[in-house]
Amino acid sequence: MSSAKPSNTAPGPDLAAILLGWYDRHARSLPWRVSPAERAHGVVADPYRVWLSEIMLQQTTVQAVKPYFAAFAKRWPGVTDLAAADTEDVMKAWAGLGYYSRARNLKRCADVVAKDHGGRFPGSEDGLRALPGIGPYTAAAIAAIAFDQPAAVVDGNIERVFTRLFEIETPLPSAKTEIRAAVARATPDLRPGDFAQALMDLGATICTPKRPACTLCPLSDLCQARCSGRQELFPVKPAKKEKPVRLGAAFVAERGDGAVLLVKRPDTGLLGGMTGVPTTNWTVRADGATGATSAPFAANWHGKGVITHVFTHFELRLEVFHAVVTLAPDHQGWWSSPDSLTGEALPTVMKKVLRAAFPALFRKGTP
DNA sequence: AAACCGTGGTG
DNA sequence: TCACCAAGGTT
Repeated sequence: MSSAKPSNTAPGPDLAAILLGWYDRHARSLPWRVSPAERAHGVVADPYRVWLSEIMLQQTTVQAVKPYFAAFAKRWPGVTDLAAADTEDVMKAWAGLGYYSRARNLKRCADVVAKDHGGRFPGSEDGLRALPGIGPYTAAAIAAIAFDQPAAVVDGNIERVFTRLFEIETPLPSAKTEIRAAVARATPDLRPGDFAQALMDLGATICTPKRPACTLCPLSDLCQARCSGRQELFPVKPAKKEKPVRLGAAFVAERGDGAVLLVKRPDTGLLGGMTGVPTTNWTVRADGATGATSAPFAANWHGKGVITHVFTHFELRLEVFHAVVTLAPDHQGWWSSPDSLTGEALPTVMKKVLRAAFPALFRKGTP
């Protein structure tokens, strides 16, 4: 154990050297990743796969991304394939992964790269940053991982690691500038992509939010918070706001042949561009606007219970109604057969609604 | 610049 | 159970 306190202004080459050594021994194998061993045999990163994975990984766990990445990479192997795809098919393939504006921006980005960049991603951080859906983190990550640029990559993991290393007391998000400067100083010119991925692996597996495994950490001797036993106090974050509850009703209309009436939601806003059943507005108070009387058309509606779904900034309680409709109502939307239902662009909350109406539907395991 | 935007895993 | 939170971006 070193007794000398590491300097805040000079992380030095030590940090990168130690971390890269650890990465060479402990790097996780991931479908979009080129391991140090593979690169030694001449394998290079595919910017398209790096980009696709980074968009999917925004605020999303590796485990959740894996099956979606496999499906996208198989169906659309290159950026020009994705540019040639229909947006509707992309939304259907993205259904269930969340943050659906990512899927629209993914498609828009592929279009721009195909049309304006000859099908090749820009190799600079600034060039990447100008593309739809690519912000500061993703631009730096792609530049470092796919183009070997010494960009300062800062995600939630790296914020946690660095606020602990240097006991940065400034609360997030104000601390971001300070963190970025420290990361820029620590980033090596050699293997910047591995350095970034090593930090993220470290944050995901060892320097975890709760109960970090400091005894296994290759940086423990350099870590100021570890030295003072205060590792779990970083990063400092503001208290979260309480989530309001919104109420509404959803209407599952079933035709005689079992088909279900679906509608497309507006392209912007919550679940933008995704598919669902007709619903009331989702309001904070029950003003009597909910219940079968608020149905989009008259039918023999039967209550099927209430489903709850928690979004990022509110909790939703939807009263589910079901009716068998004999005469096709004059209503926008389309009828989806039971077989085609699983292929629709249905977000999880809508699958919950349909499961409440048809208990056999969307059991665990169905995509 | 603060609010908005999904979902599933975890302790 | 439920509060927290994950490889953030857009407006």
